[in-house]
Amino acid sequence: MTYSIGQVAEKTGLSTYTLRYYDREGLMPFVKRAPSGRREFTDDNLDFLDLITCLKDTGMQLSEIRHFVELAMQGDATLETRLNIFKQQQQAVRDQIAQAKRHLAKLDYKVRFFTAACDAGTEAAVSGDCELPGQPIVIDESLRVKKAHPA
Amino acid sequence: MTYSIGQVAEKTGLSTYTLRYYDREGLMPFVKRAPSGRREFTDDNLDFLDLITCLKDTGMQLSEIRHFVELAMQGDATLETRLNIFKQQQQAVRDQIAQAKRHLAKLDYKVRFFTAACDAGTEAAVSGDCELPGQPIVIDESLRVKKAHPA
DNA sequence: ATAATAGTTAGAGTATACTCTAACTCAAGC
DNA sequence: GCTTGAGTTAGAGTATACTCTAACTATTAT
Repeated sequence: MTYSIGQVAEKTGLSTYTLRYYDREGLMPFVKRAPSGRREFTDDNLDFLDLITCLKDTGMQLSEIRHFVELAMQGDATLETRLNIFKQQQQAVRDQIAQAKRHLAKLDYKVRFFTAACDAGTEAAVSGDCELPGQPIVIDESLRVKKAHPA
Repeated sequence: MTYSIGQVAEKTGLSTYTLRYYDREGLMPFVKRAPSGRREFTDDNLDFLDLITCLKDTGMQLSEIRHFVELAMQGDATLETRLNIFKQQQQAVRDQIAQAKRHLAKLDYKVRFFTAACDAGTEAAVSGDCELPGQPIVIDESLRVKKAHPA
């Protein structure tokens, strides 16, 4: 069973433009062609494309992915190199998650701060301009410009 | 106490080019100038720049950040809008973390798979072409091309 | 057989975010 | 006072990843 480029576009969410672009950039040398020249994607090809998408989404550049694909095409001689690439990317994603969590803590703080500010009607009444996410948020009632808890 | 653009570049890791570019793009209308025309960054400015960096690093485009900055310059009238922006971005980051974790699971599987393949000396000996991250990895000893555990 | 649909290529165009150059000005140290 | 280093602007150039157009061909449905 094989898939046309349009079917692959539907399955993956990538546009046919993008799929052809990836092919031109050497990211899919494994995709075979029908005698007419049309691409015929196999299930294995889709799995590999899924891996390519994983690498791209985790920040690897297309040029690096092409390099990885070239190594994969060379077979078992490049097993260690590919293992090391995966280890590197694994660490990169761990770092990305750690940073995203720090960013999330900051955003959590901002949501708490602006919730209080909306409640008070003004930023001026809310304590803690400071960016420490753990900071408790306090409203200075004397600066409130909006009736408290207008239930 | 104020900082020159060069000092801010050092502190933040952004280049002076980038800082001036951000200014031109309307991301820092709050930065005051000396009579000579030089930018003078305050500590508050640095805090705001840090927030801009947080939004940018979590995937917000410069055009959206400019919009946010414009709202911030308008004061308390835009409190709710800004709260909603933070809530949206908060959810976006949660989604990003969830996706990164799925990608990490796939990479973890790849590391296990290629560790086994390196051990066996060939991909062919390793079970599970499939991409299920939970899949146990097994080496078919009859296909091994490398002596087992050459301690 | 023919029309509609979906594929092909080469190459141009776009979006985003920088990154650098040129020409100039300002501030500080000798 | 003059050099050095760092700042200023406008505008050009670059990198990356698409995204689309044009001209053409192949497949499918009627």
